[in-house]
Amino acid sequence: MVKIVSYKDLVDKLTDIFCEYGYDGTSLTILSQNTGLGRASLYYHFPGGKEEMANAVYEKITRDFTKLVLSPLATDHNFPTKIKNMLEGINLFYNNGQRSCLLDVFAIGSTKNIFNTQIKNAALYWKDSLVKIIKDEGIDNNRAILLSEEIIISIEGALVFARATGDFESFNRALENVLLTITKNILD
Amino acid sequence: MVKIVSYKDLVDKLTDIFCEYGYDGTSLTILSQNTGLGRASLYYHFPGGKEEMANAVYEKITRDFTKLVLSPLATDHNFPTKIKNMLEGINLFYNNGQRSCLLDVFAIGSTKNIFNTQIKNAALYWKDSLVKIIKDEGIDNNRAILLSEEIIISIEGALVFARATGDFESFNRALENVLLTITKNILD
DNA sequence: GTCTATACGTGGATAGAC
DNA sequence: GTCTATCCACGTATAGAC
Repeated sequence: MVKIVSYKDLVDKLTDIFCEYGYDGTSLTILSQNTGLGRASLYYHFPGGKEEMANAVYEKITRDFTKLVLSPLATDHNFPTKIKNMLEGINLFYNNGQRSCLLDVFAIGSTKNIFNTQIKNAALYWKDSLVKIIKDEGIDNNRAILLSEEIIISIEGALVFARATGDFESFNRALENVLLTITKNILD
Repeated sequence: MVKIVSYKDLVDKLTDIFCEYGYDGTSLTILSQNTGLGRASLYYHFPGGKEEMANAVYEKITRDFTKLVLSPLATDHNFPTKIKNMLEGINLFYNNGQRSCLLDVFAIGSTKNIFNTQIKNAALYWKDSLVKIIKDEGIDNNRAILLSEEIIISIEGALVFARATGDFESFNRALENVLLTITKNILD
């Protein structure tokens, strides 16, 4: 286990814990045991308790997603490079498909109503970013929307499938398939 | 609210509750309030408590999935009919994409280690069923595997996307898109 | 078959010493 | 900044009356 020596390490560890147990399934006992900090120490860092910890984790995830997945789409590179960089970002963000619970954790249970608006906005922003750059390639609006949805759906579905089956190779296959779909539909 | 007058009604109601709150987020108080039965009455029907209730729900879901999604693939109908019936079953099972948490509930938190083998087997069985009937259409093994994965991934991804965005129309679009993909790749 | 009452553990959270 | 000790609310589960 990586020893926790900074606030960043702590949030990283919290992310793993919430990811494994879910928000409601994560107790302060679990948090304490897995971080190596006593309950009171956790409250020193997060006076708001469990909810504040979840918030810190959510914000970290959002920053990572923006940096790794969204920002490549907003660069001045050419279209194929943007897509390639986004897919590499996806692979990093989801750790080759092995870290698929990042959103599920906050989309289910007590946290559902707290985060669903933010999750919705993130998903729609991702979609709009794709629509925009696909239209720039000369594709009409309706087809751009369908293609953008197809890309996101394939990625999210691949995560679900990989986790369900334990076959994480399928995640890489699916990402390659996404690239192929884009190539066939846009660059040809 | 539908009044509970039978064991089946009770399991249906439990399904809704677990779906809304997640397994760990569902307390006996919530179960009691939402079913209209006292705690002790719930224990009368399910001596094993919450875990036994979750088991009953899981078994119900498995039966429904088998009946609606898997069994159409094992009929003597022609290929397009099998696929069409499966997609209709998907629509019923997931209530037009609005009931997307059925598996997530058991794939996260305390129930994860209890059900993950069964979820895995169900996913692989679904995939194998698709591979089989696609190969019967004259597609070679590798392409049949890729196509089968693509079909399942698109469906599961569409559920995630529809829930995240709240745009349930996208689920129907995605199902139509699946049908289109199959048509283009197999029937042409 | 459903209820009220109750037992007992674990949950989240805080006070105060070091 | 971390700990021990402690609080109270809520969790699951059961006993026994109706």
